[in-house]
Amino acid sequence: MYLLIPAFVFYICNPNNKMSQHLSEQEIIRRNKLEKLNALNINPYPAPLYPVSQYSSDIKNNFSEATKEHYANVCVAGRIMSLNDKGKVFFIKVQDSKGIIQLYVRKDDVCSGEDKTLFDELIKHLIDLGDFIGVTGFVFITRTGEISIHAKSFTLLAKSLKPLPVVKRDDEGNVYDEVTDPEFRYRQRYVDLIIKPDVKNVFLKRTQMVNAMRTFLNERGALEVDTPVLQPIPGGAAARPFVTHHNALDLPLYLRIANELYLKRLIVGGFDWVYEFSRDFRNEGMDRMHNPEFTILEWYTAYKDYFWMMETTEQLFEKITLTLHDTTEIKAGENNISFKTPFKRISIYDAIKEYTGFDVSEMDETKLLDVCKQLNIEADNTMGKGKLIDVLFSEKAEANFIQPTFIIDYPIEMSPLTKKHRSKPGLVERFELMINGKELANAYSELNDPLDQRERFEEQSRLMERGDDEAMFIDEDFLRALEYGMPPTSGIGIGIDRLCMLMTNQVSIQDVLLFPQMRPENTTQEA
RNA sequence: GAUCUCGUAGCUCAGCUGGUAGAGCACAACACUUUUAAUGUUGGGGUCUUGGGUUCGAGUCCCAACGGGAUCACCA
Repeated sequence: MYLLIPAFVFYICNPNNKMSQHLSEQEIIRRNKLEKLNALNINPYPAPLYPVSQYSSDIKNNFSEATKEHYANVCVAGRIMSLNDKGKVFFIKVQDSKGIIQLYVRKDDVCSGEDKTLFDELIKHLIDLGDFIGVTGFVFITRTGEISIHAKSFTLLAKSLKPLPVVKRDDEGNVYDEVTDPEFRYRQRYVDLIIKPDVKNVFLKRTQMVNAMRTFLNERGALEVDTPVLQPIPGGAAARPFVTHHNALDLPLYLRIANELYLKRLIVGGFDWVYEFSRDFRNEGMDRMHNPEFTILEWYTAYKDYFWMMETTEQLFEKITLTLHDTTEIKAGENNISFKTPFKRISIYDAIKEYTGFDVSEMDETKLLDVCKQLNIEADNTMGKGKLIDVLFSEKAEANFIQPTFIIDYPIEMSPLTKKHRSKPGLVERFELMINGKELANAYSELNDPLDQRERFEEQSRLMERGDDEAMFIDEDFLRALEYGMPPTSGIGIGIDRLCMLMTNQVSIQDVLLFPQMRPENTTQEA
C-alpha cells in the first residue's frame, strides 16, 4: 500500500482521470500544492521526530512577566485552525491536544537570510487550514492581549488534503457555522473532535470517570480480570445475542450479553473481589439510549450482601461525581442531582404504591392485571406476576426517581440469578439504582445455592420453550462451578455509557461513544 | 421492524403557487510587519442523495431506494 502512494497521487492529480470528478475544487488545489512542495524540496510528510517542548495550555496557563524567561525558547506543534494573512506577518492559530495557541509569524524572523522562500511560498501559499506544523520561538503578549508564540522557525509536519469545516467563535462565545449534522459528526468523529472542544471534553471526562472507578476498586483490593467475549452459551442477562461461527471448532459462538457467570466462576475459584469493564453486545433495537455494543462494569465481592453493595455503590458514585465535578451536585438537563451519600432506599412495592396508590404486595396475577387496566397500562395474561410488577414500576414510578434512589426487593420471577430474600417470601435480594428517572445499576446478593439455581434455569428453559427468545440458557458448567461451592457474594452491573451520559449531561448514547454504530455509507464509486 | 420527518457548494443555510441554482464562511489572486468571527477588491466552485414517473419544462409535484433524526416496539 505504501509503495503505491506516489502512483496514487499521480492518479488522482491527473485531471483526465475519472476519480478527479469526485474531488472538490479545494481538494484538487491542495493536491496541486503537494507538487509545488515537491518542487521546492519540502517534504509534506517528513519522517524525523519533532521535539515538542510545551503544550499550548501550559504556556497559556503559566506565562507571565515573571515566568517569561522560562518561555524564551519553546517548541510547539499542532494543527492549523485559523490563518490570518497580514501581508508580511501571519497570525496562525494552532491546536494541539491540550488546546489552541496563536503563533505570530513575521517574514523577517522566520527568513533571516536572503532566501525568503519559506515565507513567500510555504507560509503564504502552500499551507492550509488543517495542516500540522511546528514552530520554535519565544512567548509574548500581543497588542490585543493574547498570549502568542513569536516564531523563529517554522516546519510543515503533515499536509491536510481535505478542507476542514470552519467553525468560528467571537469574543462573546457565539459560535458560527457549527457543524450540527449528527451523521457527519458520528461518521467522521475525527473531524468532530478536531472542531468541537466540547465533544473532546466529553470523552476526556469518560476516561476520567472510568479511571476513577478503577482506582476506587483497586484501592479496595479488587482484581481486574478479562473473561471471554466469545461464549458458547450467552448467559447472565435476558437479551437477544449476536451469533457468530468458529470455523476451526465448527461451533456457533455468541458475543457476550454479560460476563456475570464467568466472574462468579472466578469467585468459586478463590478470588474474592473481581471486576471487569465488559463490552457487551445485544442484538436489539437502537435509539438514543441503546447501541448494539455497550460497556458495563460488573463486579463481584465474596462474603458481602446487597446492603453492603448499596453502601459501596453510593460511595463510588459520590467519588465519581467529586472527581469529575469537584462537587456532589450536578445538572442533568433541567434537574439538579445530588450525589451526597446516603442515597434513599425504597422497596419496589412502596415505589408503586407511592405513584399509583395501589398496594400490590399481596396481589396475584389477576388482581395485578386489573390494576394495570385501571391505570391504562398495556398488559395481558401471558405476563407473569413478576413481569406485571415490572411494567407497573417502569410505567408509573421509574421516571419519578430523579435523585439517586435504590429500588429494592424485586419479585423472584424477574431475577433468576438472585438469592431469595432472607425474610420476604417471593422476593429476592436485589436493587436497582435509579438516577434522573433511569436505571444506572443493578445488583444483588448472588444466588449461590446450586440446586435453587438449577430450578431457576429450568424455569427459564420452560419460558424459552414457550417462545421467550430472551430467556436464559441452562449453563451446566456454571452449575458445576456452583456445586463446588461459591461463598456468599454480592455483585453489581453499572452501565458505563449511561453513567457517562449523566456525568457529562448528554441526552444521546451516541454522544458518549466515540464511534456509535451506523449503517454503512454508500461508498460505491465507479470502477 | 412501524410511523413521521430531513437530504441543495468543503461547512452553515436560502431557494415562493414547477421556468436552466443563491448567500455567509471556506477556497484562489492582489494589498497590508501585533490581527481577533481581521479587512478591502476581484474571481472560481454544484450529476440539488440515487433511480423512475407526471410535465413543453422538476431542486420544487408523485413513487421507490439509500442514509440521518424523532416517536413507538424490543431492551440497558
